[in-house]
Amino acid sequence: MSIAGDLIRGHTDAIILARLLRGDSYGYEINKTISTLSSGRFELKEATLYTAFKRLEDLGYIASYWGGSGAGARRRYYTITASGRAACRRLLEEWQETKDIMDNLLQVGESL
Amino acid sequence: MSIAGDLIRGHTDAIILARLLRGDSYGYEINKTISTLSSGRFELKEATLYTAFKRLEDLGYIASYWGGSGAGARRRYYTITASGRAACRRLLEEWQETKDIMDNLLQVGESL
DNA sequence: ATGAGATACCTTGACAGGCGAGGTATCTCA
DNA sequence: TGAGATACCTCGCCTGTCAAGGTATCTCAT
Repeated sequence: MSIAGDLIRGHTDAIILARLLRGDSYGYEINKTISTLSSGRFELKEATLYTAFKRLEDLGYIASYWGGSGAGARRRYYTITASGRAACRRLLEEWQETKDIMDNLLQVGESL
Repeated sequence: MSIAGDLIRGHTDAIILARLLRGDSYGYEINKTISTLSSGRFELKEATLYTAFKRLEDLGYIASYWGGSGAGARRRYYTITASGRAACRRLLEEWQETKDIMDNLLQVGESL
């Protein structure tokens, strides 16, 4: 069973920013990386991905430039900006917090 | 800063079911419990909560009955059903998986 | 050279869940 | 008698996901 949709919602920005923190990249590659790192269990749909890029660029968290194509069509590369780094930091903290809280809320004791 | 919106999305059902697994309860109380267990950092809005009850009841995961009011207006109590338990089990497993995957995807190494 | 398949990007419109805002009713206690 | 807690519910907006569809480039086998 693959994880999708609403479970990924609210995390896409964090995932993309965290990926870009390791170096510039482009849509197709980021998608592949996410798929690989999650053993195919997480998958960002293309429409979702490009919507997210647009949103993050509008927010000033990332910037883009056309880069050389390797094997295939031309690529639009994305870089994380200073405020993007700050946002990423916040989102990572938020994720840690969310994990803690969720683990608390999902305690079911002996009842399962 | 409180956690909200899209971060909670996709988790509301799991939270509610996990709560009901510990015993029948009603909207107002569940909301208070969530608030308490999360030290006020998670908050399900009433509209969200009642929408979720409706959805879960339509799915057959919970059932409801009117119960005696303690101090205040009458209460609608909810019980988790057998298929609700099964669903809850799935959602809990999914949450464990999501945590693992997210921790992988959010690795940023030395770059932060 | 031609067509399949991978690489690569983008947009539109439908859909679903969260939630602001607003409404109703009961009970307690000053 | 009225404020505040308890308790439930609905309508309509907003936002993010995604199915579907489109375009273009490059490689490699036939």
